[in-house]
Amino acid sequence: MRHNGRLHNGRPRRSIPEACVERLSLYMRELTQRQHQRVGFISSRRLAQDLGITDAQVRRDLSYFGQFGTSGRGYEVQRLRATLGRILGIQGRIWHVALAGVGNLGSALLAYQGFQDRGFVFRLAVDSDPQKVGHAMGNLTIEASHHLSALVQRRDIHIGMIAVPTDEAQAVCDQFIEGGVKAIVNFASARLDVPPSVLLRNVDLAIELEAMAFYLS
Amino acid sequence: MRHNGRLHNGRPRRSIPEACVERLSLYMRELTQRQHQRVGFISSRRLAQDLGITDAQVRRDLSYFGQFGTSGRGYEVQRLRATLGRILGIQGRIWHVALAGVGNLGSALLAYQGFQDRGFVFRLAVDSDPQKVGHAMGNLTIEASHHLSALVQRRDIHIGMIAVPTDEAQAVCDQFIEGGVKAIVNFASARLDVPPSVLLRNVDLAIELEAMAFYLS
DNA sequence: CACTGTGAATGCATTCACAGCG
DNA sequence: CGCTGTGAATGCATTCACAGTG
Repeated sequence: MRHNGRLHNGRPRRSIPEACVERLSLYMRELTQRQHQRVGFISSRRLAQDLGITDAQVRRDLSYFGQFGTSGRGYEVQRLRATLGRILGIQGRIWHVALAGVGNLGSALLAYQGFQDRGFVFRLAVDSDPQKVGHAMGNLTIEASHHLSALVQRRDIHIGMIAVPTDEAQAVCDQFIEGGVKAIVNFASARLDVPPSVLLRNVDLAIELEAMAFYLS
Repeated sequence: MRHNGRLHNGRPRRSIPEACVERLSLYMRELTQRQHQRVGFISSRRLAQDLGITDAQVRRDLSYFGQFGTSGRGYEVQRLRATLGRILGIQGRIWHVALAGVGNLGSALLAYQGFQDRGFVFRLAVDSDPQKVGHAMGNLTIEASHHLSALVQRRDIHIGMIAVPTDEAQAVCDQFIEGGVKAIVNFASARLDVPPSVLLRNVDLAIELEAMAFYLS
């Protein structure tokens, strides 16, 4: 990421593999599904099978955070799910998100239900196009990107998402940082400069496709 | 991804690190920019600095594919760019892409200029919503997803992109495979089953955010 | 018995460090 | 010189394999 798409300013935080953290989300999703099916316990083997990884991997991943399993039975679905939610920081926590750039991609991000479900709430959407300013998007009104940093600060934004054209990306990024965001997700295919205290994640669709083309040819 | 977002059915192809392949795209982008600036040669140090990685990494990555540098001078920008383009399979090659699901995200994908620039051309877009069928999107008309596999086959599609709701994803995936696609990029947060001969890449935005929340909290 | 949790072993990826070249 | 290309060393991540437990 990662893709590309991979974490940039990787804080150590007790030497937990980055890949493990990403899998935590997958475990969450699977456990949620199992919980709906009223499954009480699940073994590492079963969980692994559903996710297409090995059972040893599941046990190792979970062991980084403690001992949640019962010998001979597996993991208690409900309890493990709650625990992972807390570990991931999405349990009982609301993250304030700002979006810069309300084009097609930006609109898709605003509309994406998966974010709300996990406690990520858009509190600000800006666009440099005066045509778009004032339009409603969901429960938000698109605002001008003038004084972006002030808006970010006033709305107490934690995470900034950048979905603007490449050449505007760094400027938006700087404003986000000035406004005090702690993390940035960048969808523009620009290399962004951020201080080490700010988490940066790049998501680049073209890189996904190009990597694929390599393996295809 | 890879994010998750990571390659799934990783063919070996001479043991080149997957991470290296993803960086190839970054090198390409940087070289293209340098070429426009009329830069003749560039050193691994310079290239690395621009991309935020080490110079040893750059040299190692390139060395997997051959020896392109000149001692004391660095790499010839134009030649290296052409070579990498060939290696990535995007030089003089057109990839046919189909999109399933023309919601916000699907529309963003269709509109994304970066794909066209790199030789990825949408030749088919389908949606299960009859309201949308018949509407024009760029130079494409949205079609019904009935007989998707036949459409895929007839249009000689290489790569399928899935941007439909989670519960429709596997069905679309099966149709793509039946139609003969060689690779699938999945934007739905569903675990897809594919035969080992088909390349699968998952891009999951929620995972990106959740990983970030972990490091934030 | 069916499972977990984890040292030890393996397998990747990155970085070091330097010989060798233009 | 300044720079590449690459063995050797290090550092991560995954898997093996099994002692230990309810």
